[in-house]
Amino acid sequence: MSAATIEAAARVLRTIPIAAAYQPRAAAQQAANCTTCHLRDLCLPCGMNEIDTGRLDALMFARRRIKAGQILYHEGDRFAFLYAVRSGTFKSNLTLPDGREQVTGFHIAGELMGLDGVAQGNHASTATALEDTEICAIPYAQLCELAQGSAGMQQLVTRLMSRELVREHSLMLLLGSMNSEERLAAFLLNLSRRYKARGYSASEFHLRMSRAEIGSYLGLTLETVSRTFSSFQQQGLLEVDKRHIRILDLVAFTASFEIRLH
Amino acid sequence: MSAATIEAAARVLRTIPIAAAYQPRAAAQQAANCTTCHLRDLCLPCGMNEIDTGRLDALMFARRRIKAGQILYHEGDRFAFLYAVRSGTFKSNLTLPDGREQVTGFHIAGELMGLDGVAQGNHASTATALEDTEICAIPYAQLCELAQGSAGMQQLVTRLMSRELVREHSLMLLLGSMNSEERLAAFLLNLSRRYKARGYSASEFHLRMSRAEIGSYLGLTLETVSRTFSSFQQQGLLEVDKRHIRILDLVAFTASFEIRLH
DNA sequence: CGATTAGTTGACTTGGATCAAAATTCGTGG
DNA sequence: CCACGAATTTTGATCCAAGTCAACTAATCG
Repeated sequence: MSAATIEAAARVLRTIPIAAAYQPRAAAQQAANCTTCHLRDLCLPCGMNEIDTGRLDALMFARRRIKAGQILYHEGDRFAFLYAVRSGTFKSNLTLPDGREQVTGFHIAGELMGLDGVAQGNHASTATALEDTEICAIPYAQLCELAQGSAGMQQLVTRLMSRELVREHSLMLLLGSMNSEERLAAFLLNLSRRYKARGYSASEFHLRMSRAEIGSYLGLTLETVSRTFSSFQQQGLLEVDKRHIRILDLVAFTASFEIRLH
Repeated sequence: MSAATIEAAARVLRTIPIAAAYQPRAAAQQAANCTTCHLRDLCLPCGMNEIDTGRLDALMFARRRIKAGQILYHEGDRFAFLYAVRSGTFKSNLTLPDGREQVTGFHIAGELMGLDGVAQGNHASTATALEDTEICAIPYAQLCELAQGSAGMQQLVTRLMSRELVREHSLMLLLGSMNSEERLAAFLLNLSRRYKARGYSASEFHLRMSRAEIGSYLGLTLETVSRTFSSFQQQGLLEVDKRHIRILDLVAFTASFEIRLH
């Protein structure tokens, strides 16, 4: 098969209507397998026994590639799937009637998206890929059926949601009572911890989001984010080269912002 | 029985250790009954069929009175119960290491508290009564057992959590991208809607929380809250008498802040 | 290689914070 | 039931952190 043929095939795959891509037949071609997934200890099956994880495999989650800038689901879309990030980064955001946007979260490999859709049966936020990504689509109804048979499985979604609640609480604390330096530091330290848990460097990483997106998430303007980065650099805390960040002394940086916090 | 005797008995009841108050024996004395509760369409059994609601009754939720200023649970306390507010008002809050507080929510009759404890098995926030209150203590483990037998019941907690997620999203939007007038207006309109759903006036109500607590919740200082109330009054939008609030033209007030929003 | 987008930096403005003081309400013990 | 001290609320004066506006640079891409 020539390179041109592969390219053409890829193009066809990309243009499959969403509904079709979720059909068992299409899914079977590249179904996700939790048991062998390198993210299994971070993702949905985290803390689950082998039997339950095997049951998840039986659901044959469809895998899908979402290219940079594309939208996985819109606020208001019918909710039917939870999405697990396999690779890449997403943002979630809300829109006010007048057009103002608020980024409510960033999601990296092993994290779940879409839990806010359970309440009303419609997605409550919009999810956009910030780079080329791959996701698993988890059919929520089938997940609930599985939960009927297993107490461990049943607690799973509940616990994931509660974790999300705790995460949002801390973001409220950030938005409600921290200054700009604290906000940016908290953001970087949070990312650092998540990268570390995935085996990446905790002190050096590449941001996948723009200054404007960071600003929206932190309740700041993009100019303030940029200035705060510069200030951290001048204070000798960070090395900033565009979106490439290096925390010079992670221990000191953490300590400084965990204890001080004003 | 003399008044003094009653008073003495009440004092004894108040000093029963928490663990004892949760014993089935103690609970039986004043067990809650969802089927006949006037809050059943707002609270836990909302949307549930009669059979499932009956199953809830079988759990015999203990009822407890919490006096103004007392704490129902502390951040870090072992999580074992969800709490439904029967009457009165609670606040939830987080504390930063340096003592700064952030109020994360207010809870009135029919609302659930404690969902953020599911994630770690410990409460992630502190719940304090803002007036004399009454709650139902819902044993979480038993609720999960019930859920094993009923799909509807199983979805219940999940949906309640998701609703909470949506609520927190909108609070993030508020904290991240609204000015002080919009924040206070959004707060009042939200309270108004919740009172209305409970059969109270949507345009006239009594605030149970201080200016400082409102400020913490909205990410403002108490002085700014006070000034914004005064400003709304001067603009002819509200009548404010201490904690008693009257929205003069609810339709106009709603429209003005739903459309404008800046 | 222009044209668009992202990021930085500077100058200036401002909304809400801070500090301070007075007015009002509340709680408690005598 | 009253009085006194503590807590809450309002209002004014001042300040400053972050927003706004603007100019410029650097990277990205048809």
